[in-house]
Amino acid sequence: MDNIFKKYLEGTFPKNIDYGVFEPSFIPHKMPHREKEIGVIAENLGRILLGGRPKNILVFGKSGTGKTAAMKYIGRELEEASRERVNVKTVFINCQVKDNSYSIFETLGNAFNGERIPFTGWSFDRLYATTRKNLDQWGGNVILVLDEIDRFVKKNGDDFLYQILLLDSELEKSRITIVGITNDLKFSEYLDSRVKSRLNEEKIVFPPYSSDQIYDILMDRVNIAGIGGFVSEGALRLISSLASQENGDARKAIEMLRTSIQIAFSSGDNRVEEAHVFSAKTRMEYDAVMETIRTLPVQAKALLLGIILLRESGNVQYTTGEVFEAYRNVANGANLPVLTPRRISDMLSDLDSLGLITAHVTSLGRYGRTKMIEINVSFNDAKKVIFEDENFSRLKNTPTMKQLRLT
DNA sequence: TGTCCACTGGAAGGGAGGGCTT
DNA sequence: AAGCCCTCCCTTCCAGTGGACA
Repeated sequence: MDNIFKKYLEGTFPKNIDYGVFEPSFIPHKMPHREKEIGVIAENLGRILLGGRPKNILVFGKSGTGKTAAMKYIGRELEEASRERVNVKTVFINCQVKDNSYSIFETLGNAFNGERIPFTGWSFDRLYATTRKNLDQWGGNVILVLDEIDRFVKKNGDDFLYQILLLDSELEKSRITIVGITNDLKFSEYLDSRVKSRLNEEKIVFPPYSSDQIYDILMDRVNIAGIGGFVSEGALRLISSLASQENGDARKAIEMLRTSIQIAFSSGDNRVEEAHVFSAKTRMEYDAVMETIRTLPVQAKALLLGIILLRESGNVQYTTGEVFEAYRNVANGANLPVLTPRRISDMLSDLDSLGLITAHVTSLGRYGRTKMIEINVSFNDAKKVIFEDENFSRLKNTPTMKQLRLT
């Protein structure tokens, strides 16, 4: 019998590709088609080297337009250029990960030597004072990059921005320049005027990449990885055009390229062709959805399972009331506490924003106002993932709504 | 034209769980 | 050990609402 790994060893495809080149964390030594934007930001931040004070910046652009990568690139270059002249440090905070003001101050304060701040437990006054002390002990220019700042502000308001501006004004030996990154062009509308004027000192927009520009970026990465001869032009063009249809998202394009290479490699083929790209696209979409379901809280899984069972038993669309009943049956069947309709209503909105369901508010006139709910994922695949969760093991053999009602 | 349904979604607050301080 | 602070998940309460129907 053939060795199951034989196919990986056949063919002339390079075996030791550096996949790191295709990771979002990889920052190249030049960023094609972003020279202008980088130039504007660098000119502003470059004032630090001349002893001046840069303006706070807001960077706008859809996802995958290179905002974050550009800021990492600029931060790296600036820290390098300032070495042995002035203290410069870039602190990156993804506001979707650090989604409360405590953890933003904690991250900022802990980026410098000094008293270590625990990730929870301190009063705000102490948190603020320690952050301030740590920054002043260090003494220098902090570039505070707040990635996805719009999500944070929409969730928590802009008080924390005011607090950071206040902190900056109270620092004696350090300074903070805020760089806010957002993909919402209307972001400034959410800001209070006292914050808006100080944050909005400079505005830079990163436009989406065109298909040709994405092609150049991909070509660049392929060359850095040293596999230029193993990726067909057709494959690169296809990825570029798919990505440009999706808001010119270069990050997705690079990820698709990496997946295509992996697929070509594991099939024992010698070149990445269009067919590999199509497989990569399908696999990526599927993986993303299933991973979303897998990481859902138990109650949300119960809710989703209820919707799936309803859908399997008949109509395409269901009202909140019907979905709640289905959920109640699932929760009872799985021995889970049954949450209130109010909570379920919020959870439906969450599933909607994750793209797993579509829920839109409709009025049925005399019969009330409700959300019409429709499922967007493959029932069988979703069920398989939900049943991986042992909370639902009891339900594995009661697959229909009808059977569930009997339990 | 007014009523009324079945909700929606905001606000407030309780309790658990994590951690720190005294 | 007791007390405090913070976030997260959830409940309770309730005013608001689009449109079919009488």
